[in-house]
Amino acid sequence: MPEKRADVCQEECFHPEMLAKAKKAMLPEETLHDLAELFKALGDHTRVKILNALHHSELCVCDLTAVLEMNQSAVSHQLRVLRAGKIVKSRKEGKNVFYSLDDVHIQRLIEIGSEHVIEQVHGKK
Amino acid sequence: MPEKRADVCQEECFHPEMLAKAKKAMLPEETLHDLAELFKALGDHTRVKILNALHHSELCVCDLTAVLEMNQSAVSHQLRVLRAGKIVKSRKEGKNVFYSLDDVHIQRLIEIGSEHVIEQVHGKK
DNA sequence: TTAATATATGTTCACATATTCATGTAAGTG
DNA sequence: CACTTACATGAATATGTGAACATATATTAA
Repeated sequence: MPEKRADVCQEECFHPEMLAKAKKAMLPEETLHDLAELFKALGDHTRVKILNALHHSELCVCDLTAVLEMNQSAVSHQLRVLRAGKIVKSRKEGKNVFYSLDDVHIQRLIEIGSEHVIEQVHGKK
Repeated sequence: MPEKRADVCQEECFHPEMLAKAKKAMLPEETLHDLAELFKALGDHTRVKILNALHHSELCVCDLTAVLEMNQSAVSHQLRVLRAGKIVKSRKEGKNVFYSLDDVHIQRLIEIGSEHVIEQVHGKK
């Protein structure tokens, strides 16, 4: 009885040409890693809400706790993640720290992502 | 001795106007939730790699295991997450299942995300 | 039917991570 | 100076999650 329970199909699959092309077009490992980290940092309810709040203007931590209705500690922790991921930038003014979106890419990501989920919900076939 | 260790600043913060504006412009809870789920589904090294591989053409599971150099089980599990998140779609043909990106939004998200991390790495000030 | 191939799924485990509570720090005020 | 305010951070805990392994399903072939 044969036990060739292979994880990967053994012949060269069905599209060796497309496979080779896909392999060639892959972004470098480092870029893919950073990209995954970026999306991971965006992939949290609290952080998405923060970014949505910052969409139109900068806000201080205090403002954000009010918008999110969460305690200041939780907000600060998530802001740290966003800062580390270069997704928001901060500006100190007196006792306050103002946060804003890092650049236009982040804005676009939020916008396109929203479009996508809204279309999904509307049952676009 | 006073113990008013408040989590949230008690006065109406410093930007009641901007705060009100930000609150008003917030996307609905459900959209934010879905958006976080979307980014969470994108926020994994293996899944980003899958999406990158699918960027130019559809591929079957077998092809993907070859590109990713991972076992079939791991790939299938991640494909399930992507399917559930409406990020990829599948098409069955005989014994094979071909996967492709769900729509142009996903393509754009990958592209813009890549631009962002590549700019970061190049030390753009 | 039996066997083989391509893919999906259930389970377990090690590890990551979000929240809460407590405390630390820095800047302003009296 | 002491005190308050705004924010950051460390620790503990509970929950989520990716990978590996085993197994199930579906399609085709013999």
